[in-house]
Amino acid sequence: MIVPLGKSLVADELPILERHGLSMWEYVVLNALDERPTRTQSALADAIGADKTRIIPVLDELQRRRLIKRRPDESDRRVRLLSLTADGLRVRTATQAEIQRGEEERLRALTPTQRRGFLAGLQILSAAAGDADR
Amino acid sequence: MIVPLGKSLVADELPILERHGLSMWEYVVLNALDERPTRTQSALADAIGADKTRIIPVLDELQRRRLIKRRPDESDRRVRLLSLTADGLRVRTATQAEIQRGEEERLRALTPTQRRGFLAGLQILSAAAGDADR
DNA sequence: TATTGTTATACTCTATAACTATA
DNA sequence: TATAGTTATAGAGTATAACAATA
Repeated sequence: MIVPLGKSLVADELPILERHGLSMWEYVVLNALDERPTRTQSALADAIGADKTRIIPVLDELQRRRLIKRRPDESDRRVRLLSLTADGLRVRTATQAEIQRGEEERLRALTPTQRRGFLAGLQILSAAAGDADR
Repeated sequence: MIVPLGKSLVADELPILERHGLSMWEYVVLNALDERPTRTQSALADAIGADKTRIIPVLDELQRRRLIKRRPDESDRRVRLLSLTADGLRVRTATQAEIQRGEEERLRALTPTQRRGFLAGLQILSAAAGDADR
């Protein structure tokens, strides 16, 4: 049940992302960079469950559009320091707000108790899954 | 959160499926055929959210291994009637039991209330998503 | 020697279009 | 003409291997 539900949620998000000019991976990267500062591209890839080779074109594009900054670390010139720009934060916030409105819409089908249980359960299972995958 | 959780669950299931000699699509087909008899391959593909072209090699393989029966409908010889064999039902039941044990394991991280809410919410949202995708 | 980032390549999965046989 | 099933092909997404720069 979970996988098809995920697909359905993604299908809802795609038009929203497109309106904001973002691909799914670009949106995931903006979210990850906003939540916790990430020092290396490998760590970022790990954090979002992507391959390090796969996010490179994503970072290239985000940098080109000035949504992220990516500069070499002076103390270890192999690593690139990644951070959101003001524009990047703005786009991320606007996009996330719109997506959350859609999610609220879906959650209206649940009673308050179901809703609380569902969200709590989801967070716990999600965190446990993240731990297990390391 | 849902998509990565789904990936993690699938990652758990794959070794189980492999032990029973099933691919993910083969398992999904066996489950669908067990739950409701399906008259046409197109309807089956729709029911499991797959393309009708994609399940053909799956059906070929399941038929070759005598896990399903697939015979032409005499009243409309364009359609193939699909059904589970006794072997197919056996494999499906054994595999599902093992997968559900793994899921029980995960759900142990939840309190009884969270668990009830999570499962109820999941069913409701999943059904709503299935309806919306038609 | 090990690690970060990168590029090129191969592989898998999925979607599209075209064909056949029946209706 | 329309539909069920099939085949072949192209495309997207993903993973693997090899490389340059730096430690």
